[in-house]
Amino acid sequence: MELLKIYECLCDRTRLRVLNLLSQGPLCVCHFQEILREPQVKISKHLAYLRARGLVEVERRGKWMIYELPGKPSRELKANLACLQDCAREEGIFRRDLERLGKLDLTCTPVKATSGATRNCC
Amino acid sequence: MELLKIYECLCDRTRLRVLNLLSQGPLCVCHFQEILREPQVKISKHLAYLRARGLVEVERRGKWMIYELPGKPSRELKANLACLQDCAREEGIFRRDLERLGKLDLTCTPVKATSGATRNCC
DNA sequence: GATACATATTCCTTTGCGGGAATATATATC
DNA sequence: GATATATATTCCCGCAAAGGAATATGTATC
Repeated sequence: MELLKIYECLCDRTRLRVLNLLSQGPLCVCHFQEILREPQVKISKHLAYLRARGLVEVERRGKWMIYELPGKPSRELKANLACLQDCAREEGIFRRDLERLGKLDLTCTPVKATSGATRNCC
Repeated sequence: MELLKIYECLCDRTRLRVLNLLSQGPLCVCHFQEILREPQVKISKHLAYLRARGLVEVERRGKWMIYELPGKPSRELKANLACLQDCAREEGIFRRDLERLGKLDLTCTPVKATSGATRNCC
């Protein structure tokens, strides 16, 4: 993977937030919307951008699209994602995103759950 | 230093090449021109871009402007420059730049040299 | 098959950036 | 001070990308 392409993906705030969240595990679009508090079209387009360049992978689960980091990242990508994760810890916006993600996961019920769950995408 | 600003500086090929060269030490504009083989205006403008965002520092020496990486880089910048330097080793264009830099340094005579030097900027 | 939900895509506008030609500025040399 | 050299800046153009409204697509449910 070409180094420049990686940095082109990293030079937008929304995409940085997305990748920071994905460092914790897969996520669906609706959760990105909740955590980032950005309109659906914005999230979708940045995810498409990242996908077209191989920074994320997608898998459909029912109505939901689950995004995650590549299973076999290149050396350069792995290094840069690690660097991002490390640096993001020191910036408020990224920390807040991770906090919101943590709270969300507590109320997030898996697919096999019986009832009462507001979401069951991931 | 804001993380996004760093990545905005890294998302252009010319700037990546400049920063990769600077990881070896200070350089003047004319040397960038020779190594990168790009027009002067292009080099100057990217250096101005990097300077405005604190990624490089400048010092005038006679007719020449000597650019170098910040003396006291932030934690994020240091981490990302190290990552870049590491990854750049695996990409042809950056390796070739470093090779040209090495050859150049051999013929580059310091300021105190007596005569015959084609350059004495750095 | 009609409806609701989750997500993607299209169309449009605006903006910032990269590139180059020309010009300006600063310094050294004569 | 005239000239040459090194570098910066201005002006212009073209393009890609970001953002949003509206619409399309795919899936589950009834």
